[in-house]
Amino acid sequence: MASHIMKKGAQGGVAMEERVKQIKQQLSTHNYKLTPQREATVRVLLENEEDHLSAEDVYLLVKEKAPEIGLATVYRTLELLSDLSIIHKLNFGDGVTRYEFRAEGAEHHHHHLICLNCGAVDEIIDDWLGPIERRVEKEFDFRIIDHRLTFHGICHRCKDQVKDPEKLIGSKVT
Amino acid sequence: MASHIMKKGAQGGVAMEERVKQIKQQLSTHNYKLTPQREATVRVLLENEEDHLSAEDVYLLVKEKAPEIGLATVYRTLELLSDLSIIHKLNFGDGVTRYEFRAEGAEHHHHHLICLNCGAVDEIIDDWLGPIERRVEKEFDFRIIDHRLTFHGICHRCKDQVKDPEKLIGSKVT
DNA sequence: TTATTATATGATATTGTTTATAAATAGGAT
DNA sequence: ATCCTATTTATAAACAATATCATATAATAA
Ligand SMILES: [Zn+2]
Ligand SMILES: [Zn+2]
Ligand SMILES: [Zn+2]
Ligand SMILES: [Zn+2]
Repeated sequence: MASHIMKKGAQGGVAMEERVKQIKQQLSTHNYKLTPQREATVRVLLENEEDHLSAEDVYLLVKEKAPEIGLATVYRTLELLSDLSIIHKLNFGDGVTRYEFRAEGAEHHHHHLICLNCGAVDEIIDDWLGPIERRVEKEFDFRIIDHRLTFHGICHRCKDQVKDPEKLIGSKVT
Repeated sequence: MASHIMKKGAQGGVAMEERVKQIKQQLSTHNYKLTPQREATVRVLLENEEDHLSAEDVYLLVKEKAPEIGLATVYRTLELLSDLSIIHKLNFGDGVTRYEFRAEGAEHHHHHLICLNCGAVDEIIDDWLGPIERRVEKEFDFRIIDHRLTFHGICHRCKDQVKDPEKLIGSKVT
């Protein structure tokens, strides 16, 4: 990493090219090609890695690079990348599926902090569930492959402007 | 509890009536009435407490008691109960919102174990996240109101018939 | 009581997201 | 060139969920 200040998704051209090449390899391994449309989609995802984009978001961004692309192709590409676990699908309860890259080498998904006041989605990169997972595997005889952990509450930016946090708990899908 | 063998949702009439009355009170507190349609819906939810029913599931079950009820009313009732945190909405990645009662007095939601092979949803009633929550609140200055924790893997019933668990990880929405 | 208002319901239409279909296109292999 | 398969585009369809609106029910006032 060139600098600790550098934003996650704003990496320079070299790292970008390397990651595109890596994804091309992953597709190739499963007999899929990195078509121009797929590459444009992948680049949009890489360039906005810190966000959690919906298919529509991706579609609009890809159209800037490749105006002729169809929405269905974006959906298919996201599904393909998802099948290969290059990205994964997330649901934050707002009615649309969102997508994010799987950190390279990460066995498990990271955790999310969702602010019920402003809607911000912050992340916990470290996996803190180790002890709990071992307990689950033992007590429930359940072989864990992945997990999702989300905390709903008030983020540090909103804490002063929220008087009654409990009132925010509502009918969100989670 | 009358017996440790008794199924959670199959409680006798007394407990049922008590819980209906309690929900009536909760609605009343917020100036809502327990109409016949709402009561029929609540009873279906109570009678199937161990399941995670979709709106359509609830609709079909309620129609057996109250054939004249409309789907929209079921949706409206589920939304209302959800707003009051009497039930909450869940998303298990199968495209439909599911609903379950909040255990009386439970501050937090319980955890789910989802089998990637058979789709079974088992539950961890205890809340094991206490230490992690304190760490999140401290390190991220995040006021936690609720959480969702789901483990995806292979349940004890399927463990013998699944050869390569990692292959099951796919493109589910979570 | 009757009139008036607010709330709730049922039937249906509409929305919005996602998937399925069919025809067109692009590369490779023969 | 022809064939073959994968991919794409545009469009239609599926689906859950919500909005609309006329009707019905319940609470309130006169
Ligand atoms: Zn916030
Ligand atoms: Zn994330
Ligand atoms: Zn199973
Ligand atoms: Zn549950």
